[in-house]
Amino acid sequence: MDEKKLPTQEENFSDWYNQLVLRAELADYSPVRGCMVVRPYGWALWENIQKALDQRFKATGHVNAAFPLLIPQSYMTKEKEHVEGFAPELAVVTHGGGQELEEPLVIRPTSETIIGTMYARWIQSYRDLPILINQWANVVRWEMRTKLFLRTLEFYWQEGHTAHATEQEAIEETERMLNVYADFAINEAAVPVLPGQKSESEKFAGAKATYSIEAMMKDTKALQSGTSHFLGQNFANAFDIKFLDENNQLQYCWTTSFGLSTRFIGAIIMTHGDDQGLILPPNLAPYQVVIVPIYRKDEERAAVMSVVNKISDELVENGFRIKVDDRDGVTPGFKFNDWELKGVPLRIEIGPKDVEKGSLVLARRDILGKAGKSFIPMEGYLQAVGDTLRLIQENLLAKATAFRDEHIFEVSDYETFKDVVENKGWALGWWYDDAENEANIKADTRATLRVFAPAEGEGVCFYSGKKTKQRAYFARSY
RNA sequence: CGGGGUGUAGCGCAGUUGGCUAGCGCGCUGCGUUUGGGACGCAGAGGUCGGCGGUUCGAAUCCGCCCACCCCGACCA
Repeated sequence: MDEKKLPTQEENFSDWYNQLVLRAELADYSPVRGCMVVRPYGWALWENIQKALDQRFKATGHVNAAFPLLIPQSYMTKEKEHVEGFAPELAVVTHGGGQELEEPLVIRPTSETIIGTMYARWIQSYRDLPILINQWANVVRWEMRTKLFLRTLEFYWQEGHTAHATEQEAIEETERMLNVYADFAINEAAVPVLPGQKSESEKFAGAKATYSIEAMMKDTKALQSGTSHFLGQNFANAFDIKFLDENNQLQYCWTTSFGLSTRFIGAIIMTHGDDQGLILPPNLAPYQVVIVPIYRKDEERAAVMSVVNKISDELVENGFRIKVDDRDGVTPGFKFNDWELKGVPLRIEIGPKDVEKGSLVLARRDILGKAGKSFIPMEGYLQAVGDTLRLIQENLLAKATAFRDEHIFEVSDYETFKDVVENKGWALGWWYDDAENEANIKADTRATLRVFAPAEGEGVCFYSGKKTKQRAYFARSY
């Protein structure tokens, strides 16, 4: 047993994941079961995710606000499906200030109810619409089984909540935000997600329709990585969110909500990571470049560090996120492995030979060993760093997309389907929508309908043999 | 909630047929030599053995109860 090495993905994917999260210092277990501490390195990654998303939210007209953590219990019961869906996983506060509360308060599992209540107060006229608010928050859902980032009792996310005058507008918003998520996932995280609609049984409690982006992890399991809900008038009815239209008619609003959580960090880890550790997409990596100085004697150290300092200053000035690893007492070899574990996309090595020759070494995280190293002259290195980071970003997306496509199989009969979802990856096939059949398949194979797929024409359902116009992806999931 | 497992130094573990001063590896501190793919030597620091109770001359070790965490299944972002 070599303690320096991670378990390989091949021998134990779950163990690989758990150890990697801890050893890369993304997160740690908390004293409370099922909760996690997000460590600075993990939080820095989350902050970059936040920036990329927030920018997109602002660009689509949303504004940020903050709603309270505590929600009167009675609010949760106002929407029938919502309460049924969330009741089992609520944390409830019964005491405050040493006294039992008259009405227990639930810790928000999501904020439709409290925000709906406020919207009812704020919206009177069609002139108040649409209202497009997002909040960055933590929520609590009392889950049975937890796993760092993927499912914890408390997690961090953003939840967008919008209210519209017409059904059409709300549907457009739902689709718009699904596309925002897909764009973010693909272009920032290099996670090639498939966006689509969820089945009836997989949809959000209280929604008319739920859409999600589905990502394939390296063990071929699916991960729901972001969701967008069309809530119809369900919450408007339950919370009395009404407005007067142009014709002085009182109408209920149409609302939506959408969320993406720290779970997405899990998606990044399991989409790109390898046996050496994390591989972070340059667009989101806390450090895009790590500089490792190499020297033996004090004279060498001085010469090397003056070059290191110069280029680190220049890189910062040019907007790169960098780290100089000037730790004493650990060897360069150790540092290489350490930053590979942490997934820094690009490493610059500078030693006495480089100083002498006026060159430096670039080492790509996505191509290990000698193959990923290049020796480049000092002049023009800024260009090379930028270019290489772009190449890495592209390569990560290309590799992940190829992996995903290699593990999706078209199926037309149930035997093949079972073989695919149990041994090979995702199944794609014609599907006659039927909740009972869906449940049977789940009981039989543990695979669930991830999302409906684009479909043209008509085909025969792989399970029921019925004619259908719908196609769907099925897979085992997290 | 069902099944399985584990609690001994920061981490990973040994010790568990009761026995004397509780040990090993990694990590940590100091000094020196090292440094282009996970360095080495010397000297150190660090423990209510998960908790409570019981048996005993004596408990990490035996018994009882409790607690916590991890893994696998039913629910979920």
